[in-house]
Amino acid sequence: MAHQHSASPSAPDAARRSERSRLAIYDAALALVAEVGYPKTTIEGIAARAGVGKQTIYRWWSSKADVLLEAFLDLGEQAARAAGQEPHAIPDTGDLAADLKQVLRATVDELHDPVFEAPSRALAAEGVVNEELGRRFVAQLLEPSLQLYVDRLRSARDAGDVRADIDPRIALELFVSPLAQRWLQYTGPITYDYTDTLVDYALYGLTPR
Amino acid sequence: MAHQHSASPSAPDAARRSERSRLAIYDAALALVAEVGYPKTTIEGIAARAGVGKQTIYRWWSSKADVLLEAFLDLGEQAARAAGQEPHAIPDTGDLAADLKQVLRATVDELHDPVFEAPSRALAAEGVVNEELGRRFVAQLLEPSLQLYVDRLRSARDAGDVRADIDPRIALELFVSPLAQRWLQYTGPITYDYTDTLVDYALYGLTPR
Amino acid sequence: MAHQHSASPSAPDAARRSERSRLAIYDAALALVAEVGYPKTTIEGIAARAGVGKQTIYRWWSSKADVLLEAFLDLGEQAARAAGQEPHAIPDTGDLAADLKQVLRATVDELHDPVFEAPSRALAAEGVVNEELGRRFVAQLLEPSLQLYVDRLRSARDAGDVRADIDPRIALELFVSPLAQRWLQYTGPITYDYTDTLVDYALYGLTPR
Amino acid sequence: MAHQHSASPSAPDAARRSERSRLAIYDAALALVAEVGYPKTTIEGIAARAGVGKQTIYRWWSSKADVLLEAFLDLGEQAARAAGQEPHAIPDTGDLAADLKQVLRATVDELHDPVFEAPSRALAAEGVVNEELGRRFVAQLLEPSLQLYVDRLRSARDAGDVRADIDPRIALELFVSPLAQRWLQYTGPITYDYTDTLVDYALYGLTPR
DNA sequence: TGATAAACGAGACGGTACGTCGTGTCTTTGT
DNA sequence: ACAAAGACACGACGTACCGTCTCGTTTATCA
Repeated sequence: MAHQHSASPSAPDAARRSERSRLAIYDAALALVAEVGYPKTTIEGIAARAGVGKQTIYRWWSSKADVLLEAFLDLGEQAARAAGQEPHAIPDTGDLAADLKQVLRATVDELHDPVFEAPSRALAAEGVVNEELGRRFVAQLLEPSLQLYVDRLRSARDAGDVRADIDPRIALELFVSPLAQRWLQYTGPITYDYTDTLVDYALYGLTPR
Repeated sequence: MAHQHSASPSAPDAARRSERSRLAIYDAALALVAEVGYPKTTIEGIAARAGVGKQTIYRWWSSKADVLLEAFLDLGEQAARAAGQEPHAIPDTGDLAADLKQVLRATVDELHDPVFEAPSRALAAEGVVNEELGRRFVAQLLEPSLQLYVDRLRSARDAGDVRADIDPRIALELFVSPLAQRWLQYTGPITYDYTDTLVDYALYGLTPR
Repeated sequence: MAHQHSASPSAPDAARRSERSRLAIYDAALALVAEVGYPKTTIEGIAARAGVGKQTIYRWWSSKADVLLEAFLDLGEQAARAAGQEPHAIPDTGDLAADLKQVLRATVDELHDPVFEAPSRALAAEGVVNEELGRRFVAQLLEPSLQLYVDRLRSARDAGDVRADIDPRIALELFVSPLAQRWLQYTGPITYDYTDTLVDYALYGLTPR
Repeated sequence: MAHQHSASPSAPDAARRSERSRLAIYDAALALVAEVGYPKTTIEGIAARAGVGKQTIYRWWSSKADVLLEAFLDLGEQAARAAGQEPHAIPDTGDLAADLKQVLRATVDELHDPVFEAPSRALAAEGVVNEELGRRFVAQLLEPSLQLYVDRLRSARDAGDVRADIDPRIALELFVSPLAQRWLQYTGPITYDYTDTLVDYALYGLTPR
C-alpha cells in the first residue's frame, strides 16, 4: 500500500521512460564511437543520430562516458543473451596451463574485434583520468571477468596444481595485466605466442628449477 | 655537400624560437593539469597562464597532448639533471629478487607523487585512445625505463639466476604490468607488499616446486 | 490553402526568438558604435555588452553591418513611435522654397545629432564598399525620406510652382545630394545658410533670368 | 656644412628609402583592392605580394588606407603623365551647358572604369568613417577636380552666362554632388541622360521662367 | 475514456574553447 | 641603416558543443 515517493526532488519517473529512445541512444553512441572516435563523439551528435532531444540524454545520464558505459554493458548483455547462457567460464580440463592459454587466446581475438575495441578503449581511457568512472568500469566490466580466473585458480589450488599460499587475485594479474598493458598502451604485439609464453612464465617462474 | 633537408610548407624557423616562451608553456601546462585536471586544461588557458599568444603554441605543437608530452619529458630531464647523472639504473647486488623489490617500491612511491601523477595519467589516457601519441608516450617515456629491467634480467641470466630461455622483455611484464594496470585502472591497491608479492610470484612461479 | 514557404537549410525558428536578446543587441550595437566607433565595434563586443552568446548574433544576422542596420532602423521606428505619428512629411504652406528650406534646416540639425551620426555614417561607409548592404541602406532608410520630396515637388508642380517637365526624383537631388556629399565626405561646412542657398540655386537656376 | 639631423626620434631616413619597394607596394595594394576588395586587403597581403617585409610598410605608412591613398595618387599622376599634360581642364567653348555636359559624360565613363572604381570607392568609404583620411582624400583628390568647375563657372560669370551673385563653389555641387551620391550610395543609375538633365535643371532652375 | 502530467523532439539560449587570421612590435640576418 | 623575413603578444573571427531552458506534442497512467 506504500506509495512510491521519489527521493530526490524532480527525479525523472523511470516508469514512463521511453525504451525506444534508450535503445536508439545506445546504438547511436556505439556507432559514433566506432565511426568517428570517442573524442569526436558528442552528446549533440548522439541525440541527432538517435532522433532524440538532447534533454532526453541529460535526463538519464550524467555524461558522455556514462552513456557509453551503459551502452557497452547493454551490448555485452545482448551478446551474452545471444550466445546462450554463461558468458564464458574458464574451462577446467585439469590442465591449468592449457585452460589458461585457451582463454587468453580467446581474449586476444576479442581485443582485435573492432566492435569491442572502440568503446572499450574509450571507456578505459576515460577511466584512467576519471576515477569515479574508472571504478565503475572495473566493477561492472573487468572484475566479473577476473573473478573467473580467481575461480579457476582456486580449483587448481585444490587440485594441487598451484601452491597453497598463492593469492589468486594477484596471481591472475601475472598473465592478464601484461596483455592488458600491451593492448592499452601499445607496448608490444598481441599474439597467441605471447599469451602462451605469459602463462608458462607465470606458472613456472623465471628462475631455474 | 650541404644538406638542407625538407622545408615542409611554411615550417617555422626553430632557430628563432623563443626559449622563454617554450619554458613558460611547459610550466603552465604542468601546473594547469595538476590544478584543474587534464580535461579542463585548455590551450587557451595554457597560453594565458604562460603569458603567450595562442599562435605560439599552435606554431610549435599540434595538440594539447603534444604540449603536455614535451613538458613532461622536459620535466623528467630536469629532474634527472638535478638528481645527478644516470636516471636510476636498477641496482645489481646479486640478489635479483631484492633488487627488483627495491626498484618497484621506488616506483610505488613515484606513482603516489602528485607531481608525476597528474600529467602521466593524462598522457596515458590520451595514448589509449590516440595511437600515435600512445606510441610516442611509450617510446619516449616507458620503453627507456623498461629497458633497465631488460638489462638487469640479462645480467641475472648470465649469473644463472634466471633460466636461459627466458625472454627478458616479456619477463619484466610479469611484475611491471600488474602494477601498471592497478595504477591505470584502479583495479587494486598499490603497496610494497603487493609489489614484493609480484616479484616472488614471477620469479618462482605459481606451481609447486 | 496554407502557404508555408521556403524552409532554407536549418533556418532558425523565428517564433522562438528571444525578444529580450534582440533588443539588448540593438542597444549594445548602437552604444558601441557611438562610444568606440564602427571599426572598433566587434561582434564579440556587442555580444558581451548585450549579455548574449555570440551565436545568438550569428544565428540572426550575417554581419556586423547587418546588425547595425537593423538596430538603426529599429531606432528610427522607436523615434517615430515616440514622436507621435507621421515621421515628418514635408510641410506644404504653398511656399515651396520656404518649405524646402525648413526641412533641410531640420536635416542639418539631424546630421549634427551624435546619436544619429555615428551609426548612419558607419552604415553609409559600409554601403559604399558593400553594394548589397548599400542597396538595403538606401531602400530602407534613404529612399523613404526622398519620397517625401518627390511628393512635395509633385504638389508644387500641380500648383504651377515647378515646371511641368521636371522629374521630381532627379530634381530633389539638386539640393539633397550636395548636403549629403558635404556630410559624407567633409567637402564643406554644413549650415542653414548653405542649405538655404542650395534651395535658391536649385529652384531658380544659375543663369540670369 | 650643416648635418642633416632628423627632427623626431628614430624617424626613418627618407633618403635611403627603397624606390623599388615603394612602387611594388603601390602595385600590390592596387591589385589586391581590385582583386579581393578593400576589406580583405591586408597589410600582410600587400607585403607578401610586393615581396617586402611588413616593417617596410609600417615604417613609411600609418595604415592600410594611407598606403592605398598614396598608391592611388601615384596612379593618377602616372595616368596624367601618360596622357600628356593638364589633367583635364574643362573646355570653354562659350556654351556652358554643352561644356559641362561633356565633362560630366567623361566622369560617367570614369566612374564605370574598374581600374579606378575599386580603390576610389575604398578610399571614399574609409573617409566617411575616418575624418582625417577623408579630409586628405578630399584635399588631394577631390578638391583639385572641383576647382576646375569653379574656374569654368567663373569664366561663365564673366561672360554673363551665370548670375553674378552665384557662388561657384556651391553652384558646382548642383550637378556634381547628385552624380557623386548616385555612385557612392547606389541611389540611382548613372547615365549620360542623367547628367545632361542635371546640367539643365541646375542652370535653368526648377521653377517656370 | 478522458484528463492530466510527465517525458519527449526540437532547438534557442548564455557560455567556453576551438583553431585561424591579421595587427603592430621586435629581433635576427644579410647586405 | 634599411631591408626581407618572420616570431611574438594580442585580439577578433566564425564554428562547435556544452548544459539549461522553454516550447508544443505525444503518450501512458489514473480519476
